[in-house]
Amino acid sequence: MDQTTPASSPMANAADKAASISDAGPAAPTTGTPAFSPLYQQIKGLILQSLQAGEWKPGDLIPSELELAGRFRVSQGTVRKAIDELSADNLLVRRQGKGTFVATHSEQQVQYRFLRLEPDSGNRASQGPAERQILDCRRLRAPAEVARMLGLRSGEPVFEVRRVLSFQGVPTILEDLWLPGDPFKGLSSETLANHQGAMYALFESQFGVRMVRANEKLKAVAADAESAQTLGVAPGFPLLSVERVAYTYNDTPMEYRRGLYRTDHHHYHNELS
Amino acid sequence: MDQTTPASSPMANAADKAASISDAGPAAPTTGTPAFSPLYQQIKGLILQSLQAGEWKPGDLIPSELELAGRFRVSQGTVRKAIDELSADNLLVRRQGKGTFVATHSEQQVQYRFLRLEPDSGNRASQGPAERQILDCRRLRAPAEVARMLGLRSGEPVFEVRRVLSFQGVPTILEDLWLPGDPFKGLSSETLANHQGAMYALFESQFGVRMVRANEKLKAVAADAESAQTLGVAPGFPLLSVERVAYTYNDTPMEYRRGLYRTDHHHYHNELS
DNA sequence: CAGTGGTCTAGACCACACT
DNA sequence: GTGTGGTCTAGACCACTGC
Repeated sequence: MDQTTPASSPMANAADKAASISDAGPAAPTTGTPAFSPLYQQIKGLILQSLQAGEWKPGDLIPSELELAGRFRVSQGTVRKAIDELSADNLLVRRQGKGTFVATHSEQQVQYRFLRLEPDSGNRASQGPAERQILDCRRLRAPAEVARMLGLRSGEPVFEVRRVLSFQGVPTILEDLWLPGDPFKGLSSETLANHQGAMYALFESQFGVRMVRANEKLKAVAADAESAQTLGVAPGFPLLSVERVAYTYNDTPMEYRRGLYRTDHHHYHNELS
Repeated sequence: MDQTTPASSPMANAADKAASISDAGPAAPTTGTPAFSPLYQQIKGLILQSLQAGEWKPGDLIPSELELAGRFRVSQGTVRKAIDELSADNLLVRRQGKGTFVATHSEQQVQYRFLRLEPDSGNRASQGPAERQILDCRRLRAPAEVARMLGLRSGEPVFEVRRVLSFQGVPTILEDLWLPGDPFKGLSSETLANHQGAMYALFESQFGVRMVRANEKLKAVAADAESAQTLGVAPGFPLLSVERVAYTYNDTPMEYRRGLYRTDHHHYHNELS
């Protein structure tokens, strides 16, 4: 970043840098919308790139604000604002006195960040940990709908996993999920079965895939014969259907999931604001 | 706020003010946890008080940051951080060049902020506006569960409303809702029926009650005979049960609502992060 | 043009964690 | 004590809105 004159005022300096990142020409914005982007947004983008590139892995301590400020040639306040937003997006976690860390699904604290099913009485702690059972895991060519949801071409290899989650011995969730074959090369029933804790923690540690956000579509459906048997309910029993697409950095879809939840002793919790 | 010496350094000054707001005594914190609260949090609290007191009503322009900074004797940056958080909580809306406004449910933009049901194909705009039908509105003594949810004593007066929402002529949502009698004095079927737009907009304009956040519990249930007839489905048809408690400023519960959603052509949308 | 929110900087001090 | 993030201030300039 060329700095000709050390700048008379702070902002003139900052404007130079912003221009040097977004624009190429010396001046004269020809576009109707000059696409002005604040410096801190550009810094945010640079940090995001490092996260995507795996320069800092989940759980890692990233450089201090002052160090990043030096690296990017901006003030600490600007780095702070960038980290503020990344922290609000759950990509980074700040800990006063210690530093800023890359968020991870492995912390006990956020083990079930994406599982919104809760017992009607008591809390998650009181019902004990979920019991996981892998029913199936196979590699196959993506059916049309799965391919569409994962942004793949029909027929590209994917992994298909079927599993059951039970609480206090009661089978409660039956899920099918599909993962793109390339990033998850080597996935097997054994890998899944041998792992304790949330599945997304395994994806992080074994495949370097961090799920960042997800969209869900919920419907009420009647249990078919097979699902009913697996979940221990009568056919036709009302089940909560949860269809999820989960994304990693960059809004790349990395998982398509279809779940059937028993809601006779649990409910799906949601907070609106 | 007493300021003896104009302060040698900025922060010493700020610390004085913080102490003058939270503490009463001159010094010597006796409690084990001094309950340190940042200045901007205190400012946030003061702004919140003005909102609760109705000093600024939904849609109103509030004083500029500079003016508030002067009023509270803090810097603009501190007011800014307070407003940042209130804005993130959807209590205020900033508009560059114009000012900061009290958020409202009346804007077309956020008409359906709390309604998460979406058509399976197309979007909300394509299906046209919801058709609202009030089936019943009566004043009665709160049943035990309703009282519990609203933080009232059993038997205190509440309003009970039953309504149906239809999309493109298809009855899709059947809802019962309960409102505390005192704040909603004068509510009637006519009031509700004559109003166009979201119900929460009516609550704002007619009763000065602004809903700020809500918790929902979702379950899949089978339609009983009455619900089935109203919604035009067969008894036993799977419906999405949505139980909601909505809160105004101050986390005071102001509405308890139970809805049954048809999800054969719609789904409940949720974003996880 | 003035007024508003939005961005950026520089520097000070506080609260917290480790050593 | 040192280093980290957290808070606060003061001042400058940018981008947008409306007179």
